[in-house]
Amino acid sequence: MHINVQKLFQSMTIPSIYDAKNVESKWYDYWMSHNYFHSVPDDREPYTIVIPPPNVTGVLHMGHMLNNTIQDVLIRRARLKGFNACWVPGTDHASIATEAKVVAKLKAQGIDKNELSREEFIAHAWEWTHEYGGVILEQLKKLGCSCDWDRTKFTMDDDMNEAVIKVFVELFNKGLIYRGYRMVNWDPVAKTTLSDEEVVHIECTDTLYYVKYQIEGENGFVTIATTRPETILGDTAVCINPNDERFTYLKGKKVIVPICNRVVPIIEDDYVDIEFGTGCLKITPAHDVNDKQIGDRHNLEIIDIFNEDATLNTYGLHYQGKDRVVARKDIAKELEDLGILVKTEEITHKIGTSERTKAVIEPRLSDQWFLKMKDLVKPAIQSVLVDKDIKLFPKKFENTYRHWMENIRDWNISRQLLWGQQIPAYFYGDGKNDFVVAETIEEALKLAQEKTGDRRLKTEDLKQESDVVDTWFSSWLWPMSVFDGIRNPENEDINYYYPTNDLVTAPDILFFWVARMIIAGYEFKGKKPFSNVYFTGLVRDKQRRKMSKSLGNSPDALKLIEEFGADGVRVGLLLSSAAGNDLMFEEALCQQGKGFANKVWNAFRLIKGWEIADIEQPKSSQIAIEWFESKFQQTLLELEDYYSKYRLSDALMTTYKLIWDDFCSWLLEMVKPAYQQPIDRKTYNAIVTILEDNLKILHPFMPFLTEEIWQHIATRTPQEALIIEKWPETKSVNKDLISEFDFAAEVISGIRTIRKQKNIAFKDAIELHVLNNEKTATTFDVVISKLGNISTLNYTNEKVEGALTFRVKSNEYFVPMQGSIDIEAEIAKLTEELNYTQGFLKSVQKKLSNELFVNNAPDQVVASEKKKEADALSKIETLKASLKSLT
RNA sequence: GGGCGAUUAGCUCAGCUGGUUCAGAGCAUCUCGUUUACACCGAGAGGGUCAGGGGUUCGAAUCCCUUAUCGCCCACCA
Repeated sequence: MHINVQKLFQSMTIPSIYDAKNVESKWYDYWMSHNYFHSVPDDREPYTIVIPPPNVTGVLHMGHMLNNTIQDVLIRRARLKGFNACWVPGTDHASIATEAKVVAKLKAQGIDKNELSREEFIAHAWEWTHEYGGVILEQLKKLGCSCDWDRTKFTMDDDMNEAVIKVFVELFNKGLIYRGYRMVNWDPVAKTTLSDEEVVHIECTDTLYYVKYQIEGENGFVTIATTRPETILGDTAVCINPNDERFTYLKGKKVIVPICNRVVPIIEDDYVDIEFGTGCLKITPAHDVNDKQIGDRHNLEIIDIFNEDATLNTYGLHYQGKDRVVARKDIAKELEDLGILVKTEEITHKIGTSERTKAVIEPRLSDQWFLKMKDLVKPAIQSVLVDKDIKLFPKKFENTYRHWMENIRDWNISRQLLWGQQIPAYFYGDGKNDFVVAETIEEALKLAQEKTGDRRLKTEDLKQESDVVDTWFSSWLWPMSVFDGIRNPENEDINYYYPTNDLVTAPDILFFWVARMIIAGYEFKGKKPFSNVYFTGLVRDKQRRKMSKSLGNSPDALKLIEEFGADGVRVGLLLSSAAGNDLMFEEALCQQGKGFANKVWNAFRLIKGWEIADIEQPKSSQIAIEWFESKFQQTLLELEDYYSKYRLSDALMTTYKLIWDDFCSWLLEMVKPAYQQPIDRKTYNAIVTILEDNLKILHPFMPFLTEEIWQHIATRTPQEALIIEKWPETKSVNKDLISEFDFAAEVISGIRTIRKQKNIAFKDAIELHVLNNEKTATTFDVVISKLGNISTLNYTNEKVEGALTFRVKSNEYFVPMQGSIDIEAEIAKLTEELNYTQGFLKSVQKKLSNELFVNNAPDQVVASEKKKEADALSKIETLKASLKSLT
């Protein structure tokens, strides 16, 4: 009675349903208040991760959840393994994205960006950043991320800006940054240039217009094909292939460009594809990269017909002010009216669009700042592809990396935006080269005075370049700049934490970010920025669609945490993500994670509910614990292997099975005392230790649940919190014990099957007789007796009549039954097994009688085949004998 | 147009340099179960010519060729 009251009491205080919600905020606060996430250099070996900084304007989506769960798993495990773990969080100013949002917000307030001064706009942008900037980081806390929040950085912090400027000046002085008039990618929506990487080519169908151009001084025409009739107004030549015999007669002639009636030459260039279109190409050097190249070769005039928002300028004549797309249709109409539109065709081709604004990119000539990449790239190629100093996971990305690196072009780093680091170039005159580059305006003045020899120049005479640098020109310094390693190259932090260990990111920013960080690391620090890069997959929905805001198929991250607990969501995400593969996200997996949390919780409740007594330890408990300890050690080795390959999904599944199957289903059942009986102290202590070890290896995946149970097990001081515990020690594995257990488990399973078939309740004990052909170890007999509820376990030399039988390997087991044994069924069962074994034997013997096999196969393989043969032979004998006894 | 990768149970995926991990795991399905932690549970079961075809080999999910389908990356063909 006393025990019952106690149990009732306990079941009231420790509910059978694990309550994630209250537990999670409690422990996060606890961890924060005890500064466990904070790292300072010390004697330990560091383990460092820098977060891929999410956009300040962003909110947590499934990609972030996956990414940051993985980082947290790695960092928590490193912490348990005794490393000085440091995970640096932060956000990216994301110039285009943020500027677009600020512009939109201002517009909604009736404010036009162009009416604002630079300073005013930037003040608005900061206001925005402060209002929304912290959101995503707060969300990461809900996920359980153990970032060193004291180190939180933003790519536009003062020190980060200074690093960017310093690096810019340095590269300029080395001659690696230059200003050039080039054909660049123009985003007419964001009204800025973009790097080649920011242009996404998408396939679309367009109309190909065939247009006749009159030959000057003749009645004849040449027909060209174009998808962009509006650019006719910028045509400065028509081009043919010199080897195209159809057009020999055109050589040296001129044509009249329709609508604007400009007379332009017919030129010859090998570039023209004789097969495509009409074989005649109109040349618009201002609006096409190829045309520009051809134009350069032939000294053609360049006529830019667009304004910066891709509406037509004065060259557009009566189309001036119209958008290029509108003008295209209108011009096509005019050409048709003029009777010179021969025909139109549908074609599918790829067009460049802006990664951010989705606008169709306009090739445009302008003065921009470029970074020479050819030489910078060399150490980055060597390191990843030759020395393997940095490893990419999965390895297949090495190919992609190689291709990009080897075909690298100069990086357009200037953006016509306000939100970002303003380029430190100062113009003192109107000439193209009338500028100097310096970290401060004072230095710039000095340089300008030296350059011009004009001592009267004042700072007011200097005008700073209005462009800012590409966002990625700040993030490529991230692993260094977060430790102030650019401004103070020898400070304690950078020397201790750099190079960082692992980088976890998505493959779509391999070029934008990862490759460039590697380049920067070698250029500015002479060292790699990290040792391993783990590329996660994309999070997709069940229909394999990429999860995105626009599709509305991305679940609300915080709602998921609310519903399944952060631990549940973490498990759900990791269960579905094999390293590097895309993952199909399903809520059901979070449910599985939540269920697992509850399972572990209840295992803890069971143990906590036991009454301890100073009684003798049962043999079965002793052996069960020995077995589990070996099993645990084996698992520890597997985990080590999986972690080293970033196979976190496998690491989690291995842990999951160890805890659910081996710990809960087997070990706890094996040591569980009889109803209302106490447990012996020795077993209890061992089980608690085992539970603690399980919590340690589970902690990286489910930090909240494990800390909660850990703190329930005993009263712990802050120095004893699970988060900073020691990873279990590695000891030797007793493989024999594990295989003996596996055998015993099969026996138990056989007993359960018979019980089930014959409807024998577990509480009714049965006898088990063993015909021990296998000469198996009897270590686990006590366990078999307990889990099978066996009254007598008896070894025998002969078959037992009137019993149900089963076999494990060549051992025969008999469960005597009063009452009817279905002889027919037994015979059928035995016959089937006999047939199968005979067939198996035949195939083995066939192999062994093949001389080529015996001669060529390794001895080990032949020996194993012979063993199979012997086993099969003996099994057939026992089966035959059994059959005989029945008939 | 170039390159890379994939195709294994209903679903998501493991399966290293060919043979004792060789056809596996989790989920889902089905059957049975009110045993004193947990029904967010337990015990069991079914389910695959390893995409198709060819080759190498004593032996192929694994290596080679080929076809098909699907992804991804890169590229200036109007």
